[in-house]
Amino acid sequence: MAEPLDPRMFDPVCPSSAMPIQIGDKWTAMIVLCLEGGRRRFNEIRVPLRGITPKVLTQTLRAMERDGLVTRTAYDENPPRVEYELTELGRSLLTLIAAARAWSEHHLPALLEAREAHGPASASSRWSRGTESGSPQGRGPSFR
Amino acid sequence: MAEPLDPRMFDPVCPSSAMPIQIGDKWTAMIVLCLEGGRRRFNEIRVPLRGITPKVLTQTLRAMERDGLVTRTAYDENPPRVEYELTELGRSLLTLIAAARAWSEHHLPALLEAREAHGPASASSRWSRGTESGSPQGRGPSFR
DNA sequence: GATACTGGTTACCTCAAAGATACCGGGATA
DNA sequence: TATCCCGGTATCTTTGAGGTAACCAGTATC
Repeated sequence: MAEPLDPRMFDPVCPSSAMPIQIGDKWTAMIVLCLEGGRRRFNEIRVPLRGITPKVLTQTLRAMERDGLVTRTAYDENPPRVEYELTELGRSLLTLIAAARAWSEHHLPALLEAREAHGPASASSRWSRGTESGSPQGRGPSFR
Repeated sequence: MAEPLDPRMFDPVCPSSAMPIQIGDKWTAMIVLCLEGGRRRFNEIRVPLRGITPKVLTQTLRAMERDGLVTRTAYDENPPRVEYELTELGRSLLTLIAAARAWSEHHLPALLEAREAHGPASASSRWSRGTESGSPQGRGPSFR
């Protein structure tokens, strides 16, 4: 819990960019993984989620709080300090995420291979990035 | 395989409308479930997926075919006949879908309860429908 | 001749999620 | 006085999945 989050925790070049599995909205699963090791502060979570804007992080966390997946604790200090922590319910998503990762590990290569074999030119729709730029947009990095 | 698909296979009022899990795009998981029992024809699949337009079904099936999840077999008959069947890879998604359903069964009530308790008025964003109409739009029916 | 059937295709539109950018309050620190 | 820090807000723009509606080929049937 004390250790800082690895900025490379989610690899933007990771093949699971193409993974056909999504938990919650775009960032939810990654946030759950960020909080797996214990409570984290707002800007702490932003680090591995490179590119997430504060607006989007706020609204995702608010939705997760509303759904009982995380708790938000604001300390009346200065500068302000807010900590987010997984609830039991949020923690229950970890097994599901693990299942998704397991599927990915076993079957994603086959999917990617099929995609490449089927239409090398037209394969640039849907889950893969349209352009060949490595910019962290598109569907964004998924959990690996 | 011979039995027709149940039009009520996917309940539009099903609580998993709010389920935070998605496999592929909006319809992929439901199509996988439609094909679980064997090969099916285009218009056969449309029945339980009430409201899906041929355009969207076509593009979803094409994407699934490209990714090696289904095979498409067109018979040179008249009127035309086309059959879709799960591949081994597509079939491998069934365990993942089962995991998602299991999570739903165990934890979705708690999520819904938290959502209702937290902001009865503001609960109309994200995974729930914006309007209160029962129209089959929004995130659409998920698998139950 | 008109209609139906199957499995689509095409053009157009809508709407919500997400991103870009800028700004804020208020105490601590220089 | 000025700047930094933290945890956000406010506003605008983009984007792309998905929906609506119309049309198609080719045969068969009414």
